[in-house]
Amino acid sequence: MINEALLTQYHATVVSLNKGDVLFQQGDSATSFYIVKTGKIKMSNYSEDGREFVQGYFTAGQSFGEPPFFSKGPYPASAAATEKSEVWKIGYNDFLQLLKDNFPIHLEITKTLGTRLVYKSTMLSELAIEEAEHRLLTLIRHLVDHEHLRTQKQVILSFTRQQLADMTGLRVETVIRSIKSLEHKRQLKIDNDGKIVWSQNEK
Amino acid sequence: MINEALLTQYHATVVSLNKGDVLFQQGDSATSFYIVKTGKIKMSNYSEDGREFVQGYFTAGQSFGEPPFFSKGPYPASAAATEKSEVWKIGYNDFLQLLKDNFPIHLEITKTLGTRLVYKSTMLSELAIEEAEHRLLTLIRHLVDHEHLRTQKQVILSFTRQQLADMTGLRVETVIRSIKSLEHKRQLKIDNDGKIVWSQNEK
DNA sequence: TCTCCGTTATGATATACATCATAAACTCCC
DNA sequence: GGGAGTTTATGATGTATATCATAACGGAGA
Repeated sequence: MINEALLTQYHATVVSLNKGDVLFQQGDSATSFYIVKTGKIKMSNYSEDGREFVQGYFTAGQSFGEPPFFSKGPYPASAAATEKSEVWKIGYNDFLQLLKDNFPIHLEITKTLGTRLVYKSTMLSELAIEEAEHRLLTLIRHLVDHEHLRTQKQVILSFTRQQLADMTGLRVETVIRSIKSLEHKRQLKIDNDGKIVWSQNEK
Repeated sequence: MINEALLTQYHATVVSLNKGDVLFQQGDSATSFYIVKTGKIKMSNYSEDGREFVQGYFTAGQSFGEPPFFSKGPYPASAAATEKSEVWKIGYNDFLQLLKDNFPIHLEITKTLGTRLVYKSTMLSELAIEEAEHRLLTLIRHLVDHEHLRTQKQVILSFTRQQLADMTGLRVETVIRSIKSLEHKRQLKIDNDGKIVWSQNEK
């Protein structure tokens, strides 16, 4: 995460968003780079008949929208706030200068892109050749490792079945049925509130 | 593309591969960074029952295997030569030093990762929410823009239907039928040799 | 020249998941 | 504190694509 003094020094500004506000739309030309200051941003695609696919959720400290920013193309997905949020916004030339002046930050960005590329490649192959339950297990493993502080050896997932559906290209009924089936097979647990519980030993 | 003198200066070595040779396997820890010198490398995933998903093909000048190299994890896919090839191989610390000393190259790498991330995001959303014909059109548009020298306004695709299937998670029969259907709808053409022809005006 | 294998092709059948319908429990908020 | 929307749930039915079978054609190698 880049410190705020540095962001200000390179002319970054803060954009405030209310729940539901759209920051940019798929197809808009990517002229800015964003970092979440507070709140939560959802990046997603929509098919012509309204189906949604969620590329990811971004919270405090995470950057998003970089890929087309660097490659100077249009955004491949839309971004909207899922709750009241603030995001840092910084322009292309300013950001390039920042990177040029700060190798460690540039490297940090490069690593972030690398990590994200690994995730996309993994999910892409899952969607292409694996079936529902396998896809869900892979996604859940990723969420546990990257989105949750993995403090104890039991992690209670904060994602709803609908959100898992939106991130795997499945329908919510299929996720519900698959999660049940995985519980029967003892691949995961479901607690009293219906929340999905992941244990360390589940590989 | 990074010039060869520089690669040598930072202790890069050349690895020779015959057709079919495997450079690394999915799950191997990513300790090196690669750039194709000659030939062609295929990166792909395999499901337990042997289905293949092709993440991409890489030819002279293109780098591959960077994502987990930067994020210090295992390769998310396997790499093999599809023809006699040579690749540059460079270690982690050497490459980091190279990047530190050469901002333009570091920026180049960052841009490459960005471009690739846009492609992965696009295909991911296609596999998640679009049907076969739409997926194929999106893939073909990408291949025409990125893999082919787009000299004239007619581009003859050099990919077979099997290769398109492997890159979209479809079966070859489905690709054959979908391509025919797209031809009927005048979204693309098929020449006398069965090759797929893309015209500039097809948006 | 013959054989083998990859490629394109097409029809018949199977299936995983989507879709549609309905409902109960829970949470939000006006 | 009561209606509205979200979440989990389950059964019945539909469908896009996979799977299986078969075949013609062309190119590569022996």
